[in-house]
Amino acid sequence: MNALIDILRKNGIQPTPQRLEVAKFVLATQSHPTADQVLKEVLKRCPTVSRATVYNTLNLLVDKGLIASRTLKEGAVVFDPRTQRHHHLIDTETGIIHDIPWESVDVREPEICEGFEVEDYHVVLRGRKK
Amino acid sequence: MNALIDILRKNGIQPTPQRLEVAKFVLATQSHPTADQVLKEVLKRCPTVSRATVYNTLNLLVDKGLIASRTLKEGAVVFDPRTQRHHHLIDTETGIIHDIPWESVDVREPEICEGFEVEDYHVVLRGRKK
DNA sequence: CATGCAGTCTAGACTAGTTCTAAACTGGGA
DNA sequence: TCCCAGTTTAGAACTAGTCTAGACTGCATG
Ligand SMILES: [Mn+2]
Ligand SMILES: [Mn+2]
Ligand SMILES: [Zn+2]
Ligand SMILES: [Zn+2]
Repeated sequence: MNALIDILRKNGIQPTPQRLEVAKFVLATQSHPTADQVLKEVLKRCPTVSRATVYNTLNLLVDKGLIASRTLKEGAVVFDPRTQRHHHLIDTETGIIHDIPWESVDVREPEICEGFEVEDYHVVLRGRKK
Repeated sequence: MNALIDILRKNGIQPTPQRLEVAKFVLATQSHPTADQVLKEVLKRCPTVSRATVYNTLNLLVDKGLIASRTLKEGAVVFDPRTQRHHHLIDTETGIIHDIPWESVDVREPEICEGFEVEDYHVVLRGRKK
């Protein structure tokens, strides 16, 4: 927990109890939760936290680069503590979003997109459990 | 216009004036419009069309496979008349979504995602005009 | 021509994700 | 103790999208 306080302080985020609960959950999760899922989780330990604070904290963590927000799901942004480059596989049955290591997929020469300078790219896969 | 009527009929869609206006625009567009952008466009030629009809028609066209709906933009689904496989490049300055031909990006061995059978994939690139 | 009917269209209500607002709270300095 | 900047809160507001209930359309039948 003190390590978490240090992380927030180092990134210019004043560590309040509410922010610590949000960060503790979203930085450790293995899934890609929506803001609402983060709220539900944080409410278990901090029953008075407001939706606005959860949104504010998530956006703050995104702005500081501690998490990423991704548009992989229809209807709601999802948050992702893995900010290193990786791909995503969406289970077409459950909707669960899985992380795929960067090296698992080999993308060649994506820079050749006429007239554009490519800054970033990632692969979105769809599939189901074998 | 008669060709359009035939396309709708062949796909089991009764061609009404409202549906024809929606289809005429969305099947011919070079962009990736949101439902609201389609509504604004159709209102120019069919000033009494309702939002419900535009949504219903777009969903009908998606269900019949004539267009695709894509989650590439935060906050709203976009529609795409190009249903063949291709990639997308999002201009980070303007937000405009460009189509990238399938052959322009070479993705190798994406099937190797442990435990999953990959049904489909595409690359999402971000960049800006050179 | 009159009636009926299935399918369609419309306005507006409703839901859900997200942001905004304004007031209350908090916790270190003067 | 008082102040003040920063934070939190409840709820309003906004927006994308769906749903509902009634009106409309146009063909089929008597
Ligand atoms: Mn933001
Ligand atoms: Mn749909
Ligand atoms: Zn991820
Ligand atoms: Zn496209």
